[in-house]
Amino acid sequence: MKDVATAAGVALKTVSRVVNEEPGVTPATARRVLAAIERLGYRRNESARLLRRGRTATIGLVIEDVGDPFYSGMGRAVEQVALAHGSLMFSGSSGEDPRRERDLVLAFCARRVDGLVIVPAGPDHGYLRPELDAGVAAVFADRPGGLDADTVLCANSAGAYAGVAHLLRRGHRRVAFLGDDPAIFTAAERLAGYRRALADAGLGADPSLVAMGPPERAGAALSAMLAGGDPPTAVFTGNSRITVAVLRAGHRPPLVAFDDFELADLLVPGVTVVAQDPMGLGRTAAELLFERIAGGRGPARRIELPTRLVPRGSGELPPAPGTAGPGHR
Amino acid sequence: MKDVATAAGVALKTVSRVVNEEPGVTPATARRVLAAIERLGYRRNESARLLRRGRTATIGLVIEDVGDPFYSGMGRAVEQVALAHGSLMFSGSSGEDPRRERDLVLAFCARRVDGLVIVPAGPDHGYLRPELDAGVAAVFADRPGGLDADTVLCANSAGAYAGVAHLLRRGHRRVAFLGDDPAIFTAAERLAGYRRALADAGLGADPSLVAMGPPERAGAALSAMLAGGDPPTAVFTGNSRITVAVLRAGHRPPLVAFDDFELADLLVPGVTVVAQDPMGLGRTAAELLFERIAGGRGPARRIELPTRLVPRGSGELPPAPGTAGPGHR
DNA sequence: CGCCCCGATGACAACGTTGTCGGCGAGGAG
DNA sequence: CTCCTCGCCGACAACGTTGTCATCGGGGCG
Repeated sequence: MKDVATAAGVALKTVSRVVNEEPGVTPATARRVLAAIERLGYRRNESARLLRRGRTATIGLVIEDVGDPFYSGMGRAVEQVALAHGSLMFSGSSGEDPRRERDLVLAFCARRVDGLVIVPAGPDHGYLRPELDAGVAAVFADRPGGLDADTVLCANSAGAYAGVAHLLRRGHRRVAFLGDDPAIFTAAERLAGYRRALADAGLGADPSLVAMGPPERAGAALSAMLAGGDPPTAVFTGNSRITVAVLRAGHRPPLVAFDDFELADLLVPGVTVVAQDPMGLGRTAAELLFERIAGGRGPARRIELPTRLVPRGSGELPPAPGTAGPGHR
Repeated sequence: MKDVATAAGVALKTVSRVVNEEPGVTPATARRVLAAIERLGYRRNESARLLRRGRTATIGLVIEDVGDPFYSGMGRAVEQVALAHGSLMFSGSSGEDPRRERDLVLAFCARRVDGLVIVPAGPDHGYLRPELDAGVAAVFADRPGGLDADTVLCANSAGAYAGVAHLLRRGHRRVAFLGDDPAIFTAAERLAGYRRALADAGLGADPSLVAMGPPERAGAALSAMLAGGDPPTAVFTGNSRITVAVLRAGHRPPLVAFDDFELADLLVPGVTVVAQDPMGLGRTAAELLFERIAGGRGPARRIELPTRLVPRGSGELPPAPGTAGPGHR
């Protein structure tokens, strides 16, 4: 900018005025400055500008895995909203590691991002407190953080309830639940929805029909259940990785899966899913964030986005005749 | 930092020394400073630091769609390499729009990123010239840019050749090619590989077996070919979106698809693919980039990553008896 | 004709760091 | 005892901007 000023024979400040389209510059002067800018290939140093102004027009996104379709869809939505607000987006993956999440968030804060969208990897966000007090905005997405900040969730419990109820309406009385580690918020919520659906249908909860754990064990868990004395007639899977694990293991039971996935419609039978809305999640979280960045006060909000049941065949199968012997109800 | 200095009763510079772990500070002083830092919850302003030092420890990633599994896998690999080099990553989607790509890149450059990994949306990157001259490093990934910079590609032509040859070995003589707009580099390359495979097998190129265009038209295009007088007995699809479009249209021809996709193994029959290596693409591109950022000189390099043929069933089907009447060869 | 006002421009400080250099005090050597 | 050296520390400028205020000149009005 100094060079431009020299080249155009004006003061630094005048160049600044031209670049920022501030009023009070003669068209003739402005033309001279613009010509010099063009000639020198000058581009304003945004970092310096933002250092001076105090706003960085940058947000940070911390998700579990940039490569996971669910989260990357979310990221895309966040990016779109950021774009609309003239902000750029840092992004990083926590890989479910709370320490890595913390490091990323702090690195973003050190860059003085205006705000953060975080998919919490761990339950404890005490490290965020000083940052929030320092004026950084933060929104938790997909799972609640350990802090009283705006939060956007999917209707995990209600969605699982709807999915299980869908199976019950088809006459199933023994529905297995295959979920992830219950330490994960969404897994626990979905399990709760499953239990509520059974209870509301007047069915007792049979612990032998519930298997919680890492997806790679889901296939074997289901095999064991099916080989047992009183097998399930239908299955509800708690997330896509588990769904895929079950399918890869060769099982094609009557099935409703939580979370939609690419090509679910092309399998035979098509997989009935309780679809979440990753783009909606990202969009909503980013919108809340920018409200806060714009100065929005008030108590933390908690928004639950509805899920949508998408029947595709696997969830509409009746109990296989003979699988559930008489005497069950 | 000023506050910390005051609180600890030392000069600004001493705090800076402590924060940067520079030598020449008495342990006692350092302790006092660290205590003050802790008490005030001070965190170094990275932007200001980097403004002074000239390096931002930041790279920019411009891909076609953050939400596309192929590109987001690539992004994850880039992120990992960036992390290993202590850098953060801006990311943005161009959505195949050259103008948006340009805006993103220039926004990143205005933030003075050290380098860029770009999946080119358009053929012209003249706008990058001044930035490169200004010292920004850039690597093109997946497609070449219109500029002499490091480039990492998949073996598009060789991969397509291998996929088509695979079908020819099974006895197919009329293989259709369904590809994307030939203005897209990868589409054109794959078409070339297809043609080369046919030629090397002594088969003439039948234009009626080639359909290039947007994925949403691929299903109809194949339907038309199959309804024609001399239909193909096998199909080669040029990318995953086209593959999925064909499958959604209900076709299950003998098929080899360029680019792997989630659940390809679970369809019936499993889809034989020519798998690319998105993580390898991202990793390699990022590694080249950081070499340049570290000062690596020398001419632009062009690396082609090999593809891998993954047989899953659909590509091993023989010609359906009767589809290719006698008289063809 | 003189004064005042206003529009255009410029000088300077500040944002939060780090690089450079100089001062100051202690300890060792002559 | 004096001088030199060396280790610790601080003052100041600089990075590239923008905000604040001063300056300068011209035109309108009394």
